[in-house]
Amino acid sequence: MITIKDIARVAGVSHTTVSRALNGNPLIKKETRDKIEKIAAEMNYIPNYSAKSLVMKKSYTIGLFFSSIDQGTSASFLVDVIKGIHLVLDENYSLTVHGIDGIQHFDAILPQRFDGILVMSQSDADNAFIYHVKQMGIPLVVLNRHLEDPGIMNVVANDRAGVKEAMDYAITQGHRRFAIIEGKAGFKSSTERKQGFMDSLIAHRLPLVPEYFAAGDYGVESGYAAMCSLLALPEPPSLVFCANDDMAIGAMNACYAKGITIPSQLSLIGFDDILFARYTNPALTTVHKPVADISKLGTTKLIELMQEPSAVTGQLFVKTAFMVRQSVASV
Amino acid sequence: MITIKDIARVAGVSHTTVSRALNGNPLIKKETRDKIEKIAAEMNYIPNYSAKSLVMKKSYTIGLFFSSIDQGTSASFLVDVIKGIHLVLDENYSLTVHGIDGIQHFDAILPQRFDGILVMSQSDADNAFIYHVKQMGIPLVVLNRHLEDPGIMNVVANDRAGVKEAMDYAITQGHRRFAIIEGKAGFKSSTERKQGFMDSLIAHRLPLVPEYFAAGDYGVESGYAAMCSLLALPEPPSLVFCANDDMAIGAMNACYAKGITIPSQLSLIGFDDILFARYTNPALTTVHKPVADISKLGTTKLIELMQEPSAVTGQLFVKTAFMVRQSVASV
DNA sequence: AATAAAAATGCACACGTGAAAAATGTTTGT
DNA sequence: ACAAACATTTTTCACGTGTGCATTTTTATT
Repeated sequence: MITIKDIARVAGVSHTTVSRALNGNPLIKKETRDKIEKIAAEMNYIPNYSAKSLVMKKSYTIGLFFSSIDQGTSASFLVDVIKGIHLVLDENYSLTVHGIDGIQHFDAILPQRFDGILVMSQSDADNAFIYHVKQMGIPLVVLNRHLEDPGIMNVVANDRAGVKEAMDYAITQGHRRFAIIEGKAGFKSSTERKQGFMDSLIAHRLPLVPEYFAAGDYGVESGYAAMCSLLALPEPPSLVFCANDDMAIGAMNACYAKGITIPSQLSLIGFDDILFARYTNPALTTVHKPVADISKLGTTKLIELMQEPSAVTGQLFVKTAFMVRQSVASV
Repeated sequence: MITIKDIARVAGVSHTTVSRALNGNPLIKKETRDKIEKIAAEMNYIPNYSAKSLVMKKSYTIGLFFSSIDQGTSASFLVDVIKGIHLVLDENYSLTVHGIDGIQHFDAILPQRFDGILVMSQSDADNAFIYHVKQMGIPLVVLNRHLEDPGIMNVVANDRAGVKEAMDYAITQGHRRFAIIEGKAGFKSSTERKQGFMDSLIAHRLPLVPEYFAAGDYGVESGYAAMCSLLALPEPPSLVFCANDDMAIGAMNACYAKGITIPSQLSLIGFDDILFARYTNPALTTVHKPVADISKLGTTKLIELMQEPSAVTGQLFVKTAFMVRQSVASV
């Protein structure tokens, strides 16, 4: 492996000069710099990041930590997240990936090890981890899950506006009786999506019918159960908004079991736009959660925080996209 | 941050002794070692891996590279892969994750940067990368895709046996007219799965009907198209094996469109057991690809290769699991 | 008790890099 | 012509760790 000292010998200068030339230090004369850069390229020089890390007290590593409650939604998004990050991340940083639940002791989460940390969070069980990171003073961005703390940089989708957009569309399609299968109680995202649902109804002066609010927990089974109870009502809704696609799939199965045809007898809207939303029968109309955008913006912000630790933090919202497919009929 | 020199000062020994004690060097007297270990624990010492890397010429990093043709299957498996790896991987190694297609130039793929590399391969387009890694002399294990080269450690599922098991089951359920929708031409996995299909038919002395071999390319659309052509036959099959779940989903949609009910009018078997196989309508009977097991075994082998670069390489097969759900009827 | 052998520890250096301080060369001002 | 200011480069050291070899301490043998 060749080092700056090797280059120095060939160029007839000291290794310090080489170091400066290669790092864009203005102290070096232009022609010297050019000569050194040429030699470095010819000799195929690649810096030793261990040595760099040691002296610069930087790790050139950023960590991505994801929570995976069960095999839940975050799983299928992970590839998009990683791709999004790599699009933005400087070439000479490397990205290490960990499951939060796989961490034995937080002791190894040190500023020395990570120049920055991204948390792709699903659950408030991640808070212990998040506050450990914050307390260690490691630049931190939390993705995907809405946090209350204004001291932590937080990038999330604008769920509320996204749901409202979808509902507004449903109303233009002639629907009037709307039900919702809600997300897990206590999750910020559940509240936000429910709010978007209500925003639209209220804006259109439609009634909020208590029987049309069904509980769910983001699991497929809960969508199935909730749909069964909705269908058992004397006057069932004409459209059901499910707070995520998993529950929408459960709800679809319930309809299938009861002999209800979608969308002719009942319309359905989901949230997330998971990979298989387009392959359900019929294809699911849903609100796309912009995972790649969230990751890119989050990474950008993380880089800012790394350069300027006192940069302002707070919530940042990314727009959702409404995906019209086949599960909503016009009536 | 505290260093071995700090510990040395407190313990009243040289930093050399501390280094040896903490690394299990037998030159150190037991009581000295105990004392040093105690002090190190009390002072909350954590080794500086940059310095370690520099002097040991190791990176303490292993790289996971995955190919993602489109948003394909590998995507949803990634979490399982990462978890599988972490189960086996030593705590003081970190795992960096990259998309192969995101690599600009192979120059940065150096022994200096990676102590070992795992490739989660989907396509033979990865070969250029794989051979670069091999040529650099970096310990390497290729997962998921069957390679011919005996010089490369390769861990894959035993697709052929897995498909045969599924087909044997279908035969016990009374089926006699079997069709297959094949995988992408030229892929080793396509051939293997087709072989398993034929193995079973031949073992049971059932005829191989040329019209029942339909071409596919692992994409959802190709499953749809293939199923349409099968349904158009004068005597359609009673069961269709799809070389992966994506195509099975496409095939299901085709049946739905033609008014064919699964499984009463036609049975279906898939391969992979993707996350949503259990949420199709009806739930898809399929062959589970043991991604976590492949990852664990692959990582174990990689560690062996890292310790003993001359260790024997070759193919290693992991057993699949047959998942009986609702898409196969007994006739 | 003397001496050899063995066990335990310390010294000095190396790894590749970057930075402060020092040295050298170059230009400008009077 | 000489000093002062400036531009460029080199010298020296530091970062935290591991290792060959020298040195000291302990143990065993006579």
